[in-house]
Amino acid sequence: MFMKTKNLTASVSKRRAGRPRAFERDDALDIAMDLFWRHGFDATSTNQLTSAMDISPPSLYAAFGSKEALYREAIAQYQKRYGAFFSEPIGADCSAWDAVERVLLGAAKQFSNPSHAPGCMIACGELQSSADNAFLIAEIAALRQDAQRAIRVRLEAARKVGELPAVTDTGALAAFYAMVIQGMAVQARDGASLARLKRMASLAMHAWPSK
Amino acid sequence: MFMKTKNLTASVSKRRAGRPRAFERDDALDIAMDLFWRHGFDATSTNQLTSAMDISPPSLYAAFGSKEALYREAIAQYQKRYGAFFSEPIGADCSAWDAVERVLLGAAKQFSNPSHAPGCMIACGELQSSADNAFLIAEIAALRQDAQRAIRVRLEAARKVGELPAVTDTGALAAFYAMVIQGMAVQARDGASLARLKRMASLAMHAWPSK
DNA sequence: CCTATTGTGTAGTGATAACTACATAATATA
DNA sequence: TATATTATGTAGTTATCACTACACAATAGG
Repeated sequence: MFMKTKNLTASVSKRRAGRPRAFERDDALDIAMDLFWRHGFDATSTNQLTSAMDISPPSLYAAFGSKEALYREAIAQYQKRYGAFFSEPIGADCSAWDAVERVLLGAAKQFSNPSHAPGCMIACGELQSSADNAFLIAEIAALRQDAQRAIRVRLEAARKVGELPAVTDTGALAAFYAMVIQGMAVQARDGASLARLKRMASLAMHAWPSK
Repeated sequence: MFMKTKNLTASVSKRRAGRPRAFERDDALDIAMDLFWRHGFDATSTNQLTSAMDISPPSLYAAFGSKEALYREAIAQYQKRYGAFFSEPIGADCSAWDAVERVLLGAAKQFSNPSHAPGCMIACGELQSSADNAFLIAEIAALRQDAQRAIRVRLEAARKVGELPAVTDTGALAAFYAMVIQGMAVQARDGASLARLKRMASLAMHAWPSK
């Protein structure tokens, strides 16, 4: 007969054999995400991670495998928790102009939200890092490219239906708005206010091609 | 009687007593600048530095004092060698529009120039770093603020002489163009071409207030 | 109860971090 | 030549890095 237990993971998935984990994996991951977001991969030590997560090194390695694997999970957690400001509007059933404006205003709000680390974990992620982490650096750069590509796809669709002039270079325009998001992330990290970031978003919309 | 010697520093400054330095301080500094530019302060080890500079640790410490002091000198070297794309146009005797456009086009050229590291050492500098380097992080952020302030001063002067509408929020406009420079630096680091960056600069000029 | 399985806590591992002690080499000046 | 000064090369220092060996604790299923 199934019985409720104190097992922390019981509520999420079927209980496995063996001693149950003494901490919430997802909570620990949130803490790791916050540290990696603020300080990057290199500058976040396993000591800082285990201290902040309030677990011992063997627990960290048993649960996540390695520092690098933990970083990858933290990035995925970031996308899951904070990726909607981008993915939701860019795929929404609205005009491309509205979609891009919503992305930029969403970025302004999220990058300056004091309830979490400032800026964007991906936009500012691993821009300067050890050559040892070349693979990790390339992965984060690929995520930035993915976002830029998603903008381009949205713009290209808009161009095809006449929302944008037929001659529009959607690749260049997508790169411009990706650049704006990245610049806003740097500004947010330097303490730019919500109002300032919203104004930047508004000014960036002036680059939109006129028909 | 003064005689030419093999002393490397003799040509630059009056020879001091003691054994002469066996390497060109300025060349070594250029090498350190390149490493710090690419990988940041944390991810550049003294081992990498001494190897690349082809000197021993005691020589590095005798010449520069500490890794942190070397980083500061590398930043100063960067400003001296690569700061002109910004400081020259921003102080030039031309319209504010021309000044800002020249800064952005200069950034496009410099950030993508393959003869040195991509992007900007200051725009992308220490965005993610160890909490131990809080002082260093604040210094680089201050340099970004200095640049933004210089733009604002230039725009404010333009507003006063009627080059910009009297109602222009020059602080917000300066933040926008600083953001564009920072975003372009991220794009350059991710491999954006000169043509792409120039197009971004051109699109950013559309945010300029109409009279 | 037993066994298998999985997580935890203690206390480490070797590698590398930034940095330096010390003897010696090379110069300026007396 | 003698002394003071500065740089170099060898070979370290202590601290921290990412990570783990090992004994034991806590669970599932039989």
